[in-house]
Amino acid sequence: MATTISDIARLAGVSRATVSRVINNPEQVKEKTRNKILRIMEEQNYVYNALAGGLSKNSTRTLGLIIPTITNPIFAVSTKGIQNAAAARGYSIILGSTEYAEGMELNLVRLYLEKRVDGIVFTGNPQDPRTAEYLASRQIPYIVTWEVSQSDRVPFVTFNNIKAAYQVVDYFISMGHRRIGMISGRFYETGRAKKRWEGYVEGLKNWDVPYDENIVIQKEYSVASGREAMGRLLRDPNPPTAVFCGNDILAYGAIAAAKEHKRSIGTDLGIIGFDDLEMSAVMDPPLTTVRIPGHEMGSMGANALIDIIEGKTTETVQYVLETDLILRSSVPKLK
Amino acid sequence: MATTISDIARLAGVSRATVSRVINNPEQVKEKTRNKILRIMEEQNYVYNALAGGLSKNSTRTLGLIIPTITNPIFAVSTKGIQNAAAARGYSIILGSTEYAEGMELNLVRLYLEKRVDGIVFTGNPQDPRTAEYLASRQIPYIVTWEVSQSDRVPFVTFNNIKAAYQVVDYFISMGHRRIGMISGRFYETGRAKKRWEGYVEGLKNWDVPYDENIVIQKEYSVASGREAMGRLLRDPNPPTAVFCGNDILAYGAIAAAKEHKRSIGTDLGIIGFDDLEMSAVMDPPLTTVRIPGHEMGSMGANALIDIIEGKTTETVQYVLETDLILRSSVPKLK
DNA sequence: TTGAAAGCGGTACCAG
DNA sequence: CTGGTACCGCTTTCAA
Repeated sequence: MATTISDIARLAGVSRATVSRVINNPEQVKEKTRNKILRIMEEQNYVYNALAGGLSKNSTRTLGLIIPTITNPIFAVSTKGIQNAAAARGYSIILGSTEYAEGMELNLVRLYLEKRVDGIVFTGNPQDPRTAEYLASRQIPYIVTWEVSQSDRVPFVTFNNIKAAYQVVDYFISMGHRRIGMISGRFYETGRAKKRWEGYVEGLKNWDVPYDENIVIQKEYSVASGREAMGRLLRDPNPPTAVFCGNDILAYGAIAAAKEHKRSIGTDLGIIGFDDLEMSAVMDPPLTTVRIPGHEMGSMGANALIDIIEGKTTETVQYVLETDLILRSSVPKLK
Repeated sequence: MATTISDIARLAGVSRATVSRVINNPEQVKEKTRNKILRIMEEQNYVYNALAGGLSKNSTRTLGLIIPTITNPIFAVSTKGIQNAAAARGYSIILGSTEYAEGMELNLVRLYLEKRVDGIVFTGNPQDPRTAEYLASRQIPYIVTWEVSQSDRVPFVTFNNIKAAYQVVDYFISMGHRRIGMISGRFYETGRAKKRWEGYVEGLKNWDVPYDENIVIQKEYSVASGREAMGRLLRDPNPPTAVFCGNDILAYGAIAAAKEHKRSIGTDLGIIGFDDLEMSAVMDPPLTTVRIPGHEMGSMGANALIDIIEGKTTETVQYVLETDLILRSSVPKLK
């Protein structure tokens, strides 16, 4: 059986309270006693029981994460941001992925509440209306990343999805493109997919370019989808000269498809992605894409959440971080 | 305050034991009583307290993960495998990354023991000797993935790193290459980096190709490292015609560098990677690489570990999964 | 089928 | 600076 503070106390000839003190407030214990206890803990291979501690302290120093999927590197990056920030403040994280599946979100929230996480970091707004309701009825701090939260009582740290997409269109136009397609994520899967589309639409409108639904395709975020969608666009009677992809993964597939169709990206076809994954710089041609502050969003989100948990702040943070259009070589200048 | 089983019990006019039973063994409770309790739990927004439960049951249904870094997609994939398998059996996971930093591993293990995870999944063997010692003194099941464990008491699920690397060299040779370089991960960071190098050395030896340390470079696993290393190889007075990269990330960098040096991969220079990340198929040229069973390793590892935890087996699993050399277009045939 | 009560391993308040 | 002792919320015999 594992040794407990009672064992240590007995062995040291002190009370459990004293042992507990050397764990939590060592300076409150006389040095001699403390050292003796420390030594015995060492000898006995004592390991603190965080379950018991958490039960009495009513705190677990654990954050629950909800992300779509860990295999998209952009979420890996923001997860890392969260993890780094959390670790620096003595928190650990439980990882949960929805895989864009309905119902998973609520399951994860339930699980986290049972495990008594101190707070939850959402990627995007809760999708399921029952989640919001559930969250509201139980007291548990949470923060939304990647999107503006739906309620102004809910803190968020995001970037401007609409504006970023708008800038993409703007750039295409400045390069002489007028026939601009879009391969988008599914609107019902993430709110931000829709936002990016809105930015795209706004951009077109601003330059009086007619919107054509035939060259806007909604697909799940995957290389295969990007490939398929691009194939379809290229077979259009009036194919686009430029394509905005809702994320870099889609763009990778689009690039592959374009090559299969013997199109020369950066020469007679323009492609822009979103996320700026590490690999995008080594694509051929190097992919022009929107760099988003994935890591910062994660770390700032985690820090803000922990501030709330620890009562270090009462204000509802609303951070909007900057994005950058990283110009590389995947967009040709049309005459 | 959150409602507890005591509240529910009082409201339902039963004892806490009965409430506990409807949670854990519903069939033991008379239907009428059960339904009443269920209804009240619903009304009161009751949420089970897993801390308290875990404390008495001495089980948390949680697995601790130790991976190098979540931003390498191959670890994301195996993490997903672990997560899927774990979730299917009612377990959740705590994620910990070492970022290849010394000391982190032991910290994570300590943390996991405090949190009373039911088991730990290691990526590779524990690097720190103190970790092994620590693990030995406390009772906690764990499993090693990605490598053969060092003790035959420790279960593992892996693939043959040596053989996979050997096959890479074999293929290079079959394509007419005799001057084969390697960009490897650091031996002191992971045991498998060394194993792959061993396979490489064996392969050379088998074909009587002299080993030349000038064209073997150890670097951290990153795109930048791959780029830099390839640059160095290409500047060698007698540069290699083929380069084996310890993983796909390094290969991406190597590809980029080769292009900067105006070399034509797949025509006058061969590159092979390791991992077969999703992006590798859309590289230009599509990257020939070793496909490893990342997802399966994760899921099989998790399942085997849970079997141990639940006492469903007493044997120490030792799985060695298959790898495949995926032939694409990054290796030219030399005359 | 149900209840009483002794844990599980800590924390924290009140005394001294 | 230290001890005594009620909790924290749930599980699990043992009896009834």
